[in-house]
Amino acid sequence: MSTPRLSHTSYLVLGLVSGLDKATPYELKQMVSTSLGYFWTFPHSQLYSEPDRLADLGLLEVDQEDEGRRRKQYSITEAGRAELEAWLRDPDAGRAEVREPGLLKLFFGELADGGDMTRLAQARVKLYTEELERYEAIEKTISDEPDLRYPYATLRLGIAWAKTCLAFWADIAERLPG
Amino acid sequence: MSTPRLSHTSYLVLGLVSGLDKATPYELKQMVSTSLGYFWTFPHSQLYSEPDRLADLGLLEVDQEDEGRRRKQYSITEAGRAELEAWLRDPDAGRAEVREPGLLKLFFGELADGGDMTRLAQARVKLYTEELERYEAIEKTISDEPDLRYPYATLRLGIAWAKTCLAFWADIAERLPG
DNA sequence: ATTTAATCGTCCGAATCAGATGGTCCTAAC
DNA sequence: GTTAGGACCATCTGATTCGGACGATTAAAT
Repeated sequence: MSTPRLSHTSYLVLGLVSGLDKATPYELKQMVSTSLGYFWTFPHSQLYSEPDRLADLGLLEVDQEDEGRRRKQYSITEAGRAELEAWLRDPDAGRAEVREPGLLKLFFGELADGGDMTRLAQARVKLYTEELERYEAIEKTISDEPDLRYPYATLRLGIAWAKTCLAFWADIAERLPG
Repeated sequence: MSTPRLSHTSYLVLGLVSGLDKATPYELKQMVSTSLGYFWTFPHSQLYSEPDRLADLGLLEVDQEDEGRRRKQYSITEAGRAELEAWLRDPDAGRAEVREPGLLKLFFGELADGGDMTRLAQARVKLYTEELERYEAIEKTISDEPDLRYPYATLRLGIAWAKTCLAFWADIAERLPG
């Protein structure tokens, strides 16, 4: 039984639904935007369409309100849980993609003039400083919830990443003219 | 004159062509795969189609061989250079996207069983160790080429990122059972 | 000459994306 | 107790991106 290739979004949805027991797409959206979504964005339209796809594949079950907003509640099926667990069990995972638009500019620094790259670096420092503050504020609220152990680990990498970038850009800003 | 929104790929192509003076899509592909491409992949089909789009917009010029492989050589136009420089001059740049498939699994660690996450972490440690070695090998070959100052900076962030991930996953591996 | 390997280019169906649009519900001001 | 505004929620669409199959050309090896 070869399921037609599931995407990262598929597993995200599967995992969230499984963790929440029952969830509407809107709730998924909320979940994502306050966790992983900080550095890995998922368009919300996907979070509405993907559950339906997974339901078609028999990995989720739908339960739709028949009045008003006609919300759809999704829950995971046996097959869905099996798929999710198989995925979690497999220690293989693709390579990371790191898309830092600022870095793309810096890569072409030779073609820029004057203090362009310095200003870029300064702007980035500001950006990452703020990002770091935001993350650290969140950290305070979840760091000792034992239930959130794994999401917390995720956040820690976010923080480490932000610190790395901050240091990198600060260094660039410092050693460049201007 | 509002150019119809250029993508990251557009600027990548613009920048590479500008830096190389003249380039074929194949050369762009080579360039990318030995630099930025290590952590920000661009499908090669884009590197073939994007130059044509940019040529349509008047930002590149094409010169096609009329025999054999009919290679297309692209070079940048005045308008192209202006567009590129305007982009470089603007210190604003979008937020970074960091897509670490391993992290997606870890996020759902609560749903996994036994040593799954430990094995994941170990696999990631291995992955990043190798990645780091590769980067550091490259570093040796370019670190004192003054022309490659900016690409080298890019590589340094790649290295820093790999080290951060390595430390993160090593820590996870260590504090987990198994 | 022939095979093999490396180089190079195009194409297409599928997945992804941003964002416009529109409906439903709650609340609190009147 | 109506109504206006804002928050909540859902769907759709056209454009872009994506991976990768496929095929052609050239260079190297036998």
